[in-house]
Amino acid sequence: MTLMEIYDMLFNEYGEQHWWPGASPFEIMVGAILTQNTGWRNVEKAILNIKDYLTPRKLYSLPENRLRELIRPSGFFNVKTKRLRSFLKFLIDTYDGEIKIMKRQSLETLRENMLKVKGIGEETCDSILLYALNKPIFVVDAYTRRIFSRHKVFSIDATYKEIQGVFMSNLERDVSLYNEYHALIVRLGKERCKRKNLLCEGCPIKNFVFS
DNA sequence: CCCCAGGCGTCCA
DNA sequence: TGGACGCATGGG
Repeated sequence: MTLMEIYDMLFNEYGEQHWWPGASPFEIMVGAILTQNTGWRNVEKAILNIKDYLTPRKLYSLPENRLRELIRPSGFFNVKTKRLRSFLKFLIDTYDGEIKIMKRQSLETLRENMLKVKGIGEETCDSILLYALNKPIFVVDAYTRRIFSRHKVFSIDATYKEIQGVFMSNLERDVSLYNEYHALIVRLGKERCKRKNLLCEGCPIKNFVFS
């Protein structure tokens, strides 16, 4: 069983996921920070609250306390206010707040730069690269680790880079494929793996053994 | 009442 | 350098 065959199976089961949900590149970046360990439902409420300020400068111009109240529904609002503002400052200082300028940089340079920003870890960074900037990098999240370690593709305590390497060295370097695959994994996780320490029930890949 | 969510930085061994 | 812990709202 190859990772591509798993993909085909998931796609046949669930179809197109249309990620990232209806959004401009900048909104995707904001959403990537707000969704850290948080349900997307809560993030949507926060994004709705800031819909009139969805440019780096407008959002950064909001007083910190005001921003904090607007993103409150997304949880962890104190840390997320700091993280959001540090990222906005980075966008403004480095790219003059222009996503177009940002997109000119290579994947490697962008990744290196973004990971220096407080509040941008590997998953958030890669989500921004893939979904906002359309760069070919595979996003690894808790579902990816949980589901595929259960199927012995890698150990539960493999590092982020190791897991990412498994996917990227076994799949074509394709933005659309990476986009859809990660979205399908999240869909599978939400649908079938409700509890952290239980095996998925009805998981469509449970009967397969990886080579 | 419980558990969980599309993580991250800090702290401490 | 790696594992525990705090962060917080909202849904099931």
